[in-house]
Amino acid sequence: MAGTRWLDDGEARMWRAFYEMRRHLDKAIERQLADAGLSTADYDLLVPLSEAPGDGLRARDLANHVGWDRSRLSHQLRRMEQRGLLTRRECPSDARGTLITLTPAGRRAVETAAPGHVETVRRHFVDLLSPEEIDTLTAISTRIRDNATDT
Amino acid sequence: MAGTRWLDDGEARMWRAFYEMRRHLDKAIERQLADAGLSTADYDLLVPLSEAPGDGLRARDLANHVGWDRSRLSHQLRRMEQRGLLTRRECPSDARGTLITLTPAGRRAVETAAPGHVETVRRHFVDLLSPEEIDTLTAISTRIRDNATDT
DNA sequence: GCTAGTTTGTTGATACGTCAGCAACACGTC
DNA sequence: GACGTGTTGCTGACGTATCAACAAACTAGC
Repeated sequence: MAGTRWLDDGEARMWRAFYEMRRHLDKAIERQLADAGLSTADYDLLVPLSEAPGDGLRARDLANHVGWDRSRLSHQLRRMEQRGLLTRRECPSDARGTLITLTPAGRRAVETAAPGHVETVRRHFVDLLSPEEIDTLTAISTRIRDNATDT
Repeated sequence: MAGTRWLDDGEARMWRAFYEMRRHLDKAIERQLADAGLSTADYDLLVPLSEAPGDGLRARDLANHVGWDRSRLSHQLRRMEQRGLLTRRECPSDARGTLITLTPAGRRAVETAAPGHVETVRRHFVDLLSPEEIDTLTAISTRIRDNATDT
């Protein structure tokens, strides 16, 4: 406890800017998706479902894909099912499983929201970066993400 | 709508890695603070309050500092007051205002949590970056954050 | 085929964030 | 000093996230 290595000025400035940047970016994306009648949680689920082949995805696989726990996913799926965006039915190969499939309305919702979403990501993020910065940020992000396996 | 500029492979890889990185980083920080009995929302408020001189801060200034709206702040303050981390009293200079002050327990809570928090930020983020990367990330973050003034 | 342990998905309780609306106050103008 | 306008903070309602507990179905080992 005695020897805490506090952040120096440059590190602290970076951490603070990074923290605030995330907040602004989230806000911008949430606002845009809200205009399309979706939350980020909705969109996070709709995208992998829209890209899945044929029968949709098992809840388990969807959970792994977006990194949620089963409980959160279950609640969110129930609400989205009630809104008519997707359907749940029994999984034929494993009776414990649930197969999630987009309804036509669900597919329409993603496809309607997607262009505006990409545009927002561009205007508030990607288009503000040089090619070198994109490379650096890819390297940084994957390194930090993959580091989380320990502790 | 017809001419949506979708993300190319490199951009998409970066955006996805960045998105996932944030989730992992948040988890790590939340877990550590939870061990100290605090949420990130608690900590976000406790830090500026602990650095404020004398009488504490007005709710308005605290809201500006962390970038929250008044409602969220009010709810959070009520909960933290009930837990004995801070007190609210009338602002002498402006009868509309509320003055927020840390209790000794509140101050103890930050000071206990801070070393572990910094250590977590280091292990999962700062210490994984080279000096050049820190500079790049500072530049990127401030640029993106300040861009949010429009739209 | 039986048992023990694991995986999968659901539920209810609780805490949190957001929104719309409200009441009290400040401050300028007339 | 009354009026209009903007500010400040609080509240109730609603949607969402997290946690613990549960039931059903699978799997491995015997």
